[in-house]
Amino acid sequence: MTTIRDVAKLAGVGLGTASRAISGNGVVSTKTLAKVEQAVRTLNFSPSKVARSLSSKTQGLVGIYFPSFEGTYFAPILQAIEKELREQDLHMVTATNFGSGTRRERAVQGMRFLIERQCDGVLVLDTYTHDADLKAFKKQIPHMVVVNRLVPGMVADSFPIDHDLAGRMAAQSLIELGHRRFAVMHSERHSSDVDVRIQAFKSQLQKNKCPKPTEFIIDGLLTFPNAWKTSEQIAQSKQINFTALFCATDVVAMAAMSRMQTAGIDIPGQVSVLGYDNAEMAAYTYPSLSTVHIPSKETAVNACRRLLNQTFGLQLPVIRSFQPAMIWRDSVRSLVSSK
Amino acid sequence: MTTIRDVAKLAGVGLGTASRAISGNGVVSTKTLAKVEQAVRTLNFSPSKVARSLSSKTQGLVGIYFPSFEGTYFAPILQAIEKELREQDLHMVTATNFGSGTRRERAVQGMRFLIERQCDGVLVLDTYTHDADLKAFKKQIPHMVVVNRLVPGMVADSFPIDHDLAGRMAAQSLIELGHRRFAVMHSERHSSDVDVRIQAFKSQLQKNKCPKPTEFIIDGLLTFPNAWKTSEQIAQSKQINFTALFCATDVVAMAAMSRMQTAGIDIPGQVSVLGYDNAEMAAYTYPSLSTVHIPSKETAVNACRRLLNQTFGLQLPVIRSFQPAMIWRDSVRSLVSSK
DNA sequence: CTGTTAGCGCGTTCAG
DNA sequence: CTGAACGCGCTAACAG
Repeated sequence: MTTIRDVAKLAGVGLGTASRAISGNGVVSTKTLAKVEQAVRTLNFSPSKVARSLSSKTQGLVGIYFPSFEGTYFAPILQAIEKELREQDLHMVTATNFGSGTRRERAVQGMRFLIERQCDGVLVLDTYTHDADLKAFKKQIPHMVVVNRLVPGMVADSFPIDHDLAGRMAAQSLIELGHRRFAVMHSERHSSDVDVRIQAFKSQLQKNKCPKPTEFIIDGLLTFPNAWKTSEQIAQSKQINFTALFCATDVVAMAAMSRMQTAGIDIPGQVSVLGYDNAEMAAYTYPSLSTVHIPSKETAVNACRRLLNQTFGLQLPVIRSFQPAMIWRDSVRSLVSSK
Repeated sequence: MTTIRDVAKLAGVGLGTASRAISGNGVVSTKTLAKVEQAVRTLNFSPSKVARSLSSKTQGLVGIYFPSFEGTYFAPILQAIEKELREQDLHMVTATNFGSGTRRERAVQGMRFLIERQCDGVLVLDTYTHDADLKAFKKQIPHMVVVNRLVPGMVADSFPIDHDLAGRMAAQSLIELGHRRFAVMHSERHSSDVDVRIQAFKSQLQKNKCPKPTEFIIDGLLTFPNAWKTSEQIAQSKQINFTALFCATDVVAMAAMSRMQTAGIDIPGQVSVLGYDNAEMAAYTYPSLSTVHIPSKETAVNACRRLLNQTFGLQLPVIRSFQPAMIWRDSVRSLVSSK
């Protein structure tokens, strides 16, 4: 191992000078700077991040908690965050939701793992932990921001997503296309943001005096297999008394489409299907999936920027408000004659 | 910040004793151990990972290089690795392929990022870097293993996947179902493992005296949009002179199916489609996608175990050989009457 | 502008 | 079995 001491010796300067020259903190004359740089190059010196961390009390490390790498939801977000961090020469440590106990307990374990790693800041993408958990963590971590929820007492560090608006938009748009009889597929055991969008959807229906939607409730998480299984109910039903099915996520929508089509149900001929999230893949199903675009990536990236600003004193611009948007593709048909 | 010094003081023991009690290295009498533990608890003490790293020369950090979080390929692998590491109380730092320059250059940048972080070990999932690059890195990193390629001079640390076998299996299986006229869709600019499977597929065709397959070549990476675009060639062709299309990945297969179906082509009635990888989603397209299962996750996990054994002196079992397997679903039809 | 000194918090010698 | 001293590699504060 070659240390900064070696560099100083070779360059014929003091240790402090070498340190200043290399770290860039403090002033050094152009001449000595050149000497040090020369020595660094010949020794192929690279300063120890660990020693630097110990002394400077900062690791350049941000922790990210999220449920899972799998599925279509978190990957794009992680990719964007990774890029954001690399640009600042920072890195991240991840923790996902596994282990033993309830989902909340596992989330808490994940957070603890991050805390033990002594991250400079933590970004939380989670709906399982309770507000109280988060507030408790807040005390143990220098900085923390939360995506996709609004934590009381942490509003400046919260980056919620407006699922209420998105859910209402979904219903309203479908109604404007002439649909009146609906079904929804979701889970009451996935997460609260799912409940919000579904409630919003239903209340918008009610506001328009539509009959109550048929509900297909998935028992557990919104995974492909679970959604597939629940879709059997549609596939096997004698007759379908709705023209549009609103699914809590694109994953659910894809599984439902696949299952219904396997049973010979025509989409969108017999049933229009609307997804939610706008996963990349949704454009490449057959028929291509109409969906509600949720600005998850933008929200997460800006939360990340806020975190970096707080934690490392940066001045990155942060935007807090993004709108959902309807994405029309082929899985939804219009029941009104085009004008 | 509460240090081990505080613990020692509170417990009324020497600093060294406290250290031994807490780290578990060295012997301490049961009595003093209890005293120290008590102090740790009341102070809610947690030793500084950084200081520990500086002194012990090990961070408990493994670096993972892979092209991207996105797509269907790496997420399950990462999830499995994350689990593996958490079980050993280790964590990971990731680097993906972005930045400027060629893909190889960006990969090198990613690897450098990992090296600068002074990981104890690095796991490489990459086909862009050259063997020489990897060998150069090897000298700068304590330990390194490579997945999905066989690097000369690093065979013990290489965990290749047998794409040749998988490609031949794919062809042979399709032939046994009565197919004789084929098409393949792939890219010559994606990565070498893609070339291998396609070559193997074609050579197996030749071995069976099948006519040369029609080739649809994607210009660039094997992404949904690129595959979709290339599939236009099939969608717009007057007549289709093949009964089965072999796609280099499931992503390609999904996009191709979607595009062809949009053009009114019946799958598998007119064209059978075979994917490659066995992504989770492949079971939830319509029709569900037949594919070649590639044991990527198992291979990566075992490479990871090898790395942990080497780096941290563990004794995890590591298996080196996994077989690909055909997964039959609904996108391929048999042309032979069932016996 | 530069060199020297003193920590950062922990592990690991050594005597005792 | 225990306690005091030293060192990991670097940054920061202080004189010069």
